[in-house]
Amino acid sequence: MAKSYNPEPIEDKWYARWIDSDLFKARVDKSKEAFSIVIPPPNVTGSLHMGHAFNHTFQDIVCRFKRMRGYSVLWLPGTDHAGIATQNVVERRLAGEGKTRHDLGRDEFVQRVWEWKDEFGSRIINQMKKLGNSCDWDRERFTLDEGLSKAVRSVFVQLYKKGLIYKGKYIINWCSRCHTALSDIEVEHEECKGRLYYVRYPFVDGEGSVVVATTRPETIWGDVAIAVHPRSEKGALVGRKVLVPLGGREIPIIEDIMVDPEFGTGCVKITPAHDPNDFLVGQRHNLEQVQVIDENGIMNSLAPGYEGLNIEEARKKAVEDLQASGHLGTIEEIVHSVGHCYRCHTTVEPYLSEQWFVKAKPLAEAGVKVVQDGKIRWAPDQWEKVYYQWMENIRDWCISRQLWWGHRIPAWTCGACGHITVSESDPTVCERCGSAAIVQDEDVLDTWFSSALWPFSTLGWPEKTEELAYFYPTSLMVTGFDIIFFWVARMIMMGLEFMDEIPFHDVYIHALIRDEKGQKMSKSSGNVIDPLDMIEKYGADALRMTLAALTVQGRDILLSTSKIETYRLFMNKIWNASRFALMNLEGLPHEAVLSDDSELALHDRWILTRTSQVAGETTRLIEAFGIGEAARMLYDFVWGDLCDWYLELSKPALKGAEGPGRKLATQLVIASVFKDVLLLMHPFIPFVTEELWQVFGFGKDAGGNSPFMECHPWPTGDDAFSFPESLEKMAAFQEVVRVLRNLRAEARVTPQTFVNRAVLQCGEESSLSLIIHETAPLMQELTKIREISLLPLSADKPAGALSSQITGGEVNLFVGDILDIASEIARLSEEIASVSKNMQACSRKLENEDFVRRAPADIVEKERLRLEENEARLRRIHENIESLKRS
RNA sequence: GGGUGGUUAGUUCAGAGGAAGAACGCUUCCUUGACGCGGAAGAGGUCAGAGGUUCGAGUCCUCUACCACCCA
Repeated sequence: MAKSYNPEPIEDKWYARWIDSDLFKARVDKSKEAFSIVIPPPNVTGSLHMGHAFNHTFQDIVCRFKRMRGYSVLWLPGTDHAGIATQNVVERRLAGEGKTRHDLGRDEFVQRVWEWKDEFGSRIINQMKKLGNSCDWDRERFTLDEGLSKAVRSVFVQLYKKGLIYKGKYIINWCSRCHTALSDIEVEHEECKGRLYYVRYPFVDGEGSVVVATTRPETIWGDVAIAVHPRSEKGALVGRKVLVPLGGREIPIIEDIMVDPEFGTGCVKITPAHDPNDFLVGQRHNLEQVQVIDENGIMNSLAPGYEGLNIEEARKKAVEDLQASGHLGTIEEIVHSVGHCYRCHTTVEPYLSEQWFVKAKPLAEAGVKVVQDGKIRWAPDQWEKVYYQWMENIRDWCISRQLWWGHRIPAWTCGACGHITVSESDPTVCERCGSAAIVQDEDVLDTWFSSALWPFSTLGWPEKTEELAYFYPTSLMVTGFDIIFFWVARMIMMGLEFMDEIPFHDVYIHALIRDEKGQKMSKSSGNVIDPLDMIEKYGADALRMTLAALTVQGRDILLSTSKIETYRLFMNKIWNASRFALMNLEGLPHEAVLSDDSELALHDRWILTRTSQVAGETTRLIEAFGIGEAARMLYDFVWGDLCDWYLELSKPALKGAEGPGRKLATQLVIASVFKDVLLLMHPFIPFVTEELWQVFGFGKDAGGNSPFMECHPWPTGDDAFSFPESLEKMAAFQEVVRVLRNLRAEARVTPQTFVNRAVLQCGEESSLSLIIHETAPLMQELTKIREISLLPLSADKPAGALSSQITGGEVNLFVGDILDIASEIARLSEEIASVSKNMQACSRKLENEDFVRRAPADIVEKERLRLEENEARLRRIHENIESLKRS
C-alpha cells in the first residue's frame, strides 16, 4: 500500500466497476421497501457547480445508506432543457457566425439546439459521475424527451379542459433581451437608484395644474387618467380633466383606493399598458390601454417624435421636452425596487400581451392541505411557513414563453372561426367548424411547467408503469431554498392534481454554498470554486466529506479550499490507519471473527462499545437527515477515539508484548472495528472505503470474492459487542494519561525522554485503583514512564514530585533534579485558584435552598460530589505546597 | 412595509436548559516501526446588548442594535 492516499486511480476504477455491476440499478422488487429520489434536474447547458455537488452529495449519502439498509433504491437522474438559458447559448453561437435564429427559421434553429444538446448535454452527467453519484443512469431523463413531452401535453390539455389553463391579454413581465414573458417569480427585485420626476398636468378648464410624481416620464405618452385617493384632500379634483404634457391629450381625474396619499404628491398617473398596478386600475375604471413601448423596448408611433427611441433615450428626451415646455418640477433622487430578468439581469418591463396562464389558486389549496395534514414533511420545518405564505398568496402563473426551444403549446387557432383547439395529438382541422385553416400557437411552455411533472413524468406517466406504482410517491426531495416556489410547490400541486397523491413524503431544504467571504459564487466576481477542480486536486471523497461535514441548518455554507484540504487530510488519515491495521492483520484468517470477550482489555471493550454507539448514532442521524452532524461525529470518532487512542493502545499487543492470546484478540477487534467504520463511512466517502474494504478482504465469499460494500448490510450497532462500563473506565484512564503528559510538559521533559517513576494516589479498592492496576503497563507506554505505581491516599506523600489532581486521586511525577520548587509552588497556586473558583460555584448552588429543593435529585447529587471532589483536591494541593516548602 | 434566519475563541463554525467545543491559524516540544498529509502539550471566550421566565439561560420569552435573505 502506498504511504499516502492518491484518490484519482482508485475513484475511476471503482466507479467503473460499480457501473459494470449494475450496482445502482433500481429494481421493482416487491419483497423490499422502495426508496426513491428524483434528482433536481440541472440545466442541460450547465456544468456542475458547487451547489450541485452539495445537493448531490446529500442525496447520494442517503441513497447509499438506504441501499445498505436493504431498500430497493431508485435515484433517478436527468437534466432539464432550460428554455431561455439554452436558447441564449445557441443564439450566441449563431451570432458568432453572424446569424440570428430568424435567419435559420424555427425548425432549423430547434434542430441546431438539439445538435448542441447532443454534443454538450452529457458533460454535466459525466461530471456527476466524477462526484460518485449512485444514480440509475439507465433511467436518465430529459424534460424534452418523448415521454416527458407526452406528459406535458397531457397535463396541458387536461388543465385547459378543466378551465385551469386560460389565455388572455394581461400585463406580464417582459424581458426585452430574452424577448419573452416571465412569470412573477422569474423576476428578481433589486433596490436601485432612480429619480422621481414631478410633472405638471395643466387643467383643461382654467388655471392651474395637478402635479404627479413618476419614475418613468417616457410612459407619459401612455397616460389615460390621473388617480387620487378618494378620501384624500385631492378627492375634490375628481371629475376634472387635465392635459397630458406630452402629446396634449385630455384625460380625466379619477379616484381609486390603490393611490397612496402619502407617496409623491398623492396624485398618480395611470398608464394601464405599462404598469401592473395601473393595469388593474384601468380594468376597474374601464380605461383604454395605450401601448407606447413595443416588445423590443422601443417607442412606437403613438409617441410622435419618440418613435424608434429606446427607453433610456426616450426618458432623456421626455425630461428635456417637459423642461422646455415648463411642465417639469423638481427631480428627486430615490432608491426604488426594480425588477430584473433572472436569466440575463435585464430590467424587466411590464408589458401588455396575450399569454397563457395557469389558474393557481385551486391547485394551491390542495397543496397547502397535504402539508397541514402532515403528509409532506419539511426539514428544517421553518420552510413550511415560507411555503404556506407563498401558496396562500399565490397568483396565476404565466406559462407561455416567446421562445422556440421548449414544449410548443398544443393549441391551434382556427383562421375561419377563431376557435382554439387544444389537443394531445396534432389536429388537422378545427374541432368546432372543421376548417383546415388552423395554426399552432407559436409560444412554448415555461421550462418549470415540465419540471413540475418530473416526479411522475420520469416514471412513465401518463402510462401506468410498474415503476410508477412502486416508486411513486417518491421518498425524499432534496433541494435549495431558492427553488421552493419554482419547483417544490409546483411539483406538489401537479402531483396532487394528476396522480391524486403527493410527489414525495419529505422535503429537505439545504443552504446555499458561498465563498469564504460569504459572497455568492459567480463567474463575474471570479470567486467560483469548481467542484471538478477540487475533485482533481483533492479527490471526490474529500470534497464529499467536506460538503457533508459543513452541512448545517439555517446558515449558508462558506466554502474555501482550506476546508477541503482539511478533509483531504482526513482521507489520508483513514488510509494510513487502515494501512497500519492491515500490516498487523497479516496471518489472520478471513473467516476469523471476534466471538468471545475473555481476552479483551479495557481499551478493546471501549472501542467496541464506542463503535457500536457511533453506529447507532450515525443510523439515527442519517434517518433524520442529520448528514452534517453524522459526518462530524464520524470524523471525531475516527481521528480521536480510533487513531489517537485505540490504535496507539493496541500496539503493544500487536507486537506480541501481551502474549499470543492478546495479539489475536486485538487483531479481531481491529478487524471488527474497521469493518464497521468503513461501512459507516461508505455513504460519505464511497471510493476510499471501497478500496480499503477490498484490500481488507471483508465479506469474502467461499470463492474468495468480496462483494461491494453497498451489498453489505449496514451496521446499526444493535447486535455488536458493547460494554457500557468501559466508557467511564476509559475516561478515567485517559484523564490520568493526559495529566501525566501535562506534568511532563510542565517540567519540560522532551517527549522521547523516559521518566523513571510516577506514583498515583487514590483510595484503596477504589475503581480508580482497579483501573490503574489493570492498565499500568499501557499507561507507562503512552506516557513514557518506566514505572507507575499505586499508593493509598492515606499514605505519606512521597517527596520531590510534581503533583496534580485527578478525579478521585492524585498524580505524582518524579522528575528528579529538574524539579524547581519555587515554580512548582507557583503552579500549584494557580491550580488552587481554579479549584477554589469551581468550589465556590458548587457551594453557591448548594447553599441555595431553592436549588436543593427544586432541581432534580441527580443534579443536586452531582453537584455535591463535585464539591467534595474539589474540596479533596484543594486539601491535597495545600498539603503538597506545605511539603514542598518543607523540603 | 411584511416575513425568515444569523450574531459563540484571531478566522470559519458546532452546541439549543445542568462546570463553554471543533477545525484552521498561533506558541512550545517530538522524525516513537500507520500517517510530519503525523503526534503531544498549551494560549485564546462577559456566547451582540438590555430586560424577563427558571433553583439554574449560548440554550426558552420580550425588546434593541447590526448583518444576510425572501416577499410586497
